[in-house]
Amino acid sequence: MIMEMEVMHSVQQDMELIDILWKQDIDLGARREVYDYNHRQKEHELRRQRELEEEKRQHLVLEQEKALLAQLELDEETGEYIPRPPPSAPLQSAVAPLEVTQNVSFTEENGDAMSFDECLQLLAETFPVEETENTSVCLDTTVVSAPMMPPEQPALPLATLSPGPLLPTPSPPPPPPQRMSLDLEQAWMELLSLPELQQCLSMQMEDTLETTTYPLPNSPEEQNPNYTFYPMTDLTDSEPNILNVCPAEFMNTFDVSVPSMVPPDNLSPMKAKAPQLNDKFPAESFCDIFYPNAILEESSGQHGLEVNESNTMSDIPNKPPFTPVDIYSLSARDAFDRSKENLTAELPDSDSGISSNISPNASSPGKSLYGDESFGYSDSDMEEMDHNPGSVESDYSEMFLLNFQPDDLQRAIPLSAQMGQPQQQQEKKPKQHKTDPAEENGHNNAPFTKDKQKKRSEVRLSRDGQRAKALKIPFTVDMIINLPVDDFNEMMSKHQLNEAQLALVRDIRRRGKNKVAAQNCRKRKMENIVGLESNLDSLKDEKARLLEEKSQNITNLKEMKQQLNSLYLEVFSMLRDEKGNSYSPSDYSLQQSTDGNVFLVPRIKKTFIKSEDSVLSPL
DNA sequence: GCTAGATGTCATTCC
DNA sequence: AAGGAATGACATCTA
Repeated sequence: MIMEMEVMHSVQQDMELIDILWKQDIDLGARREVYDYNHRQKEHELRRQRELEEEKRQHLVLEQEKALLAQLELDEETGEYIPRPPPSAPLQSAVAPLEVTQNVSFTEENGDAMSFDECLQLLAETFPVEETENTSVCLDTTVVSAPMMPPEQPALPLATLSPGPLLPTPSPPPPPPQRMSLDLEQAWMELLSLPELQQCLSMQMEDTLETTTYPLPNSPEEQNPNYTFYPMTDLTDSEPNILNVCPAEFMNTFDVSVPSMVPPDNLSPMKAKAPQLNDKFPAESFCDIFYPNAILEESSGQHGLEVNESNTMSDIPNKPPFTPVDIYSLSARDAFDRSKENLTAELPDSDSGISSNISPNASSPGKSLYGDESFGYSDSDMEEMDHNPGSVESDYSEMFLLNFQPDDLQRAIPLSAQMGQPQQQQEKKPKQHKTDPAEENGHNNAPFTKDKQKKRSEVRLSRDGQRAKALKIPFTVDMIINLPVDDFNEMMSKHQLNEAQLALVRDIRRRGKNKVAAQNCRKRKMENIVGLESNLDSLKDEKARLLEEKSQNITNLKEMKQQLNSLYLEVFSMLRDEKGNSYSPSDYSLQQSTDGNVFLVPRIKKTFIKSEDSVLSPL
């Protein structure tokens, strides 16, 4: 009993820690310090501390575990090798033998995966039990399967977040992910698609979100048109949501149930997932949220310590590599938008640059200045706001504002439609695939376009989006910039915009166009430079070739001159006058006329040659 | 703190 | 004439 008391005490501490970290992770999903290396290191240290605590507890319960393990007959029958004797929980005594054996076989490292029929049978047997029995059984299934975990701990989030009767949801023993077959995935999906499960998961998600103090935009009064850029659809009503939610919960359950695949320092389900996921969201790339595949690849390459875990997760059916964080981050973002003024009060735990960025100076003054005084707008005034480029609001709001979709052209019309519900639909798409406008225009091929620079560009693009938001302009920046003139004018004519708004819209369009033009110009300039360099290289080559040719020609010319000279001397030496005497080369020379005749010309009488043709005699 | 490179913006010209 | 492209010049940011 004392031992149990100690365990319970430590578990209580763990509960608090988990709760804190849970909230922290949820918060982190929406904020930049998630990506802070120091922050992650803090989390890592915390996890190590918890790991040490775990080991202590494991020593305490070791003997009891041995006794319980001796009862695992099926385990012995199968003869499957268990690398780490799973420390089981005191609560394990309440577990049905069947469940114990199930989990043992599921947690075996080297054992063969259960067959599909076997799994289905086990699941079929498990579910009636769960429907009829109390919560402890469900928890035990996870507990037994978590040899490296403190028995109660994995169940804590579930127990605290889920109502008792609906708790069966996460309890089915998840098979080891590395060996999970497609059949098992299908079976899981079938199970997860059961109405009871969906209801349970939805409630669980709602509870989870409530614990984060981030309000969901489900209630109509919360759907402020100004902040509908980050749609948070109802978690309980639609199939996609279920798909989003169920895997997340499954991941939680999975983490709890298969600790052999997970480093022991991953305690809380969210704790186990969030750091890894957060690592996949580099601070400069919030848009990467929308590229889960890329994120997965990146993570597998970058986080060596988590490779095993990543691999494990890669086999999870319907893997939602970031679903929990995604949801939380969006909800947090939503709340963030709705509560700029008291944001620091609501998010007091921010421990990195974000806290400075979200200072009242960064958001409130701009908001009050430009949001309430639309007619006081001027571009120079807006510069005040521009000098807060690190503003989180600026960053994120623009990222959603700047997602220009072709559909926007059709939907770009009514103010109410822009400001109200439809914008949720409109802003949904960016989450699925976000494309930089510059990329759409084909500027991603610029030699100087790099990833981080693109993200930096996104940050800067937020200025106009922030301005537009401040002036309550009912168009997205992309629409303002990219719409053809006719459509743009039509769009403008359908809204009664005041002078400041019109000026801002024109400015945004001009700047946007000019920005693209500048990018094109620079790209062209770079291409010109490259082309000129190429030309220069080729010209240098040609010059060298010509010089070589010239030298060759000079050599040939010299050779020919020598030949000609020797020939000349030879011919000259053969000439004789009337007396048979040879001509002196100093007195005569041989010259060739234009008609090809060769004449012997006296050198001193050269001036008379033309006048005294008689002197000349053709050879 | 300085610097180079990237990028945004403005003014101007050209088409 | 208006709109947009092109571009030089300058400002700003970041590594």
